[in-house]
Amino acid sequence: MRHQAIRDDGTIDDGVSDLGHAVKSSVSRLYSRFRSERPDGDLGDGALEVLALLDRGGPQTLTALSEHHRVTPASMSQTVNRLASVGYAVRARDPDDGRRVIIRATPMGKRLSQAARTRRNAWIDDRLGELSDDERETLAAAAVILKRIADA
Amino acid sequence: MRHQAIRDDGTIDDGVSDLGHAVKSSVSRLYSRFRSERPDGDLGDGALEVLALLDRGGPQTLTALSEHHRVTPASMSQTVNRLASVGYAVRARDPDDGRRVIIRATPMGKRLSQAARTRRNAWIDDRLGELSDDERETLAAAAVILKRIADA
DNA sequence: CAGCTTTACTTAGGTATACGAAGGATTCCC
DNA sequence: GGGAATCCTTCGTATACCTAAGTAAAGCTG
Repeated sequence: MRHQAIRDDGTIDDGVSDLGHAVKSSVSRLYSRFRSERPDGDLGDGALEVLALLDRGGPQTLTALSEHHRVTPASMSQTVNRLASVGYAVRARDPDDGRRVIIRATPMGKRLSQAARTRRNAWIDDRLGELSDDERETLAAAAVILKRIADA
Repeated sequence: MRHQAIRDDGTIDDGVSDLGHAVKSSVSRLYSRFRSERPDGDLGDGALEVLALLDRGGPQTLTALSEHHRVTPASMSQTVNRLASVGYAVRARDPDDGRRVIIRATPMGKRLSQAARTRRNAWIDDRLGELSDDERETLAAAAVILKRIADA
């Protein structure tokens, strides 16, 4: 007879394909927590991430942004619309290729992005501060692996 | 002079608050990857998770589902509407307490949930299969910690 | 260089989640 | 019996994604 147990989330742990579920479920859960712990502001998480990328990675085309963010160009166009409508980003046609649009963060957008970063990481920083050194090391190592998987 | 380096994502690694950023960024990134690798179907990830919970955890009240899933009852009601509208779940009043509604997966809903599980985890399972045993152990340990943080 | 194809982006419309506010129904508790 | 609390639903709104269809610029081909 096989060992079985009911997990917290009600699923059956039968020892098979368990790590995949554990990783996916903890990542999804933590992500939704990030969203709900977001300090308020007029921009959502997605828009802020794009703004941060524009601030730190420099002006970029819409396609570059959409690929980095793994969404369709149509979706990114909407996100840029939101940023542009409140003056945090501006569009400009690429002089070398008239089909392209270069998106750039405005000074105001950059200020917001930088101010938001600390606030945005405050929640997770607090949680990490409560862990042991060993646990933090585990997470540091895991973050590297997860990132590699995500970017593969 | 302080050591500085430009990270992959264009941010500056100044050695301060770095783990928070690393964790947040890898989790967000992986989550967006989950989204983009999602096998298509008529139900979203959230609805499928609820269905899985109903299948494996048995019939439950709306409030129980919403708490488990950490959303408001209003949101969960909508998700249940979706499941019910395509015949994967049914509502029934609790005979012991007329305010309560018991939600139950239909046989069709159970079949779908079971069939969907393998597909839903296929992508991450494949990625995990490419790792070393050590790396998998690190992720297993990290998943526990991340889950604890998420549920705190 | 005219015309077709490809690339880059936008717009329109729709889906999937989320939330808060407001309200109906039911039960609980004096 | 009646007010308060609980459970759920609906409504309006917002974010964030999608597909399909369109415009405009650039590249290729004969």
